[in-house]
Amino acid sequence: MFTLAEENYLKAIYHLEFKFQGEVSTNAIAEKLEAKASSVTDMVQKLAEKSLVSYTKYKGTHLTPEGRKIAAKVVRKHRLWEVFLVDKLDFQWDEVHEIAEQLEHIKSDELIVRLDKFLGSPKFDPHGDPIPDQQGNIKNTKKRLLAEVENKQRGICVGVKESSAEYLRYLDKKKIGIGSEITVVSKEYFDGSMIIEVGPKQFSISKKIAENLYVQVN
Amino acid sequence: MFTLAEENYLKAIYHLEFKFQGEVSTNAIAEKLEAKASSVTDMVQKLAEKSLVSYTKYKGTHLTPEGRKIAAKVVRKHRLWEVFLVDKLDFQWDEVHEIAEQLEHIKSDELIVRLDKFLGSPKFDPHGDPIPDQQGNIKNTKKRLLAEVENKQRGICVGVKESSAEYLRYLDKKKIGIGSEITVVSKEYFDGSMIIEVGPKQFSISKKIAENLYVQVN
DNA sequence: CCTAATTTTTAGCCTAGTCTAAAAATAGTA
DNA sequence: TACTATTTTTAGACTAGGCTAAAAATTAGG
Repeated sequence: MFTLAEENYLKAIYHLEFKFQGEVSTNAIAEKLEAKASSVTDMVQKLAEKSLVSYTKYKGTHLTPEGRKIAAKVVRKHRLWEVFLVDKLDFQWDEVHEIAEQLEHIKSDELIVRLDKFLGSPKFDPHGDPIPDQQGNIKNTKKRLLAEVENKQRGICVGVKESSAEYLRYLDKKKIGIGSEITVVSKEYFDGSMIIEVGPKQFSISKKIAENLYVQVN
Repeated sequence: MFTLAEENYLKAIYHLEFKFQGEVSTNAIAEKLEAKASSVTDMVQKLAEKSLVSYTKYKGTHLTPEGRKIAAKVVRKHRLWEVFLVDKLDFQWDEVHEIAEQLEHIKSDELIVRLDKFLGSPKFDPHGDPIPDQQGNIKNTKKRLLAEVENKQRGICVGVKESSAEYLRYLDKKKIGIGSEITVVSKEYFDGSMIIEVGPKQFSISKKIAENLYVQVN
């Protein structure tokens, strides 16, 4: 098993590798974890000892397959718990991160399996980020703003950009939530508004609404 | 906020005070936590510094009101999570302790409030132990074995003693679960069996069944 | 291509929490 | 009561994980 600190380092490196598509610098990790560079050097050397990262002095760090597997599992847990907090406990989309940061470290494989099932095996968290599967694989089709979706295309709602109470209430009223299928019926280029179809209904939404909703298009 | 170790010490002392009704010895704490007595001395001295316990050398330790409040909160969280694991994730009653040991340390007051509500504000955990309320108060009517309940008395099922899969399946078939109202209709002193009423039905149960079911009688 | 700025590493120190071994206090018993 | 056994505490050491300050390597600019 791994310590809390180890898991947090692996997760940070995982996110940074994804962001920069390559080696991760000591300073980048330090900034992400709000720690000093010297502490990071220390820890990545320990992780390298354990073959969880590969590390060359002054050159940077990246995850080994083993390290990546562990990191992906932590991310999977984080995102599943976020779904739980929002779907089951009615937290709002922007209130759950801190709690999920704690829950992601709970150790029990059986728990993850059952939680996943209980939540209906969601594929995206409330922020629209994809949930890695048991093997750590992640859907790499990217989420995009509804405003960027072309005419006649269909997407699945995977999250919001802004998450004010008013905005969430609006979505609620329109029966738009995580997993909703949204089809763009027509776009008005004059003001950026669009007519969309959600379930059996069609209605118009403003540019502002469309620019704050993330969807997944295949 | 308190560290994991601090919370575990407070919880251990809480349980031991309850068990022995008074001062708690260093060795008792050490045994409970599977630690060495010297480590315990160290920690209770630190807790005493923080006014969470009162401690006199060689005389033992007990919780201050402040320490008791924290301990009760940890116990509340532990037991609420156990209910979650059993009721929502379909774990069995004897599989949940280890996971709840981890979940009890998640820090978020809002989370406890919402979890409690989500679970329907249960008063007992799956082992039949009472769940302290927000103030840390605990129902102090004790659970007892169904076998010990007198004739014509009514109790609420609060847990099991043994929890083999077969036993739990039996209870399930008879529609006996946490919260079920059970009335003792008559007792057969010859073999210890009894006729009980659960919901609309009356039926006979053996001594063995009655000796493995905990109920709460007011 | 050489110096200055930046990044990274090393060295040494600190705290929390644990341990072992030995000393001190308490309890039990002849 | 006095001696022994047990319990508890102290002293000193260790590990994980962090920090500061200084040294070393790398990168950037003239």
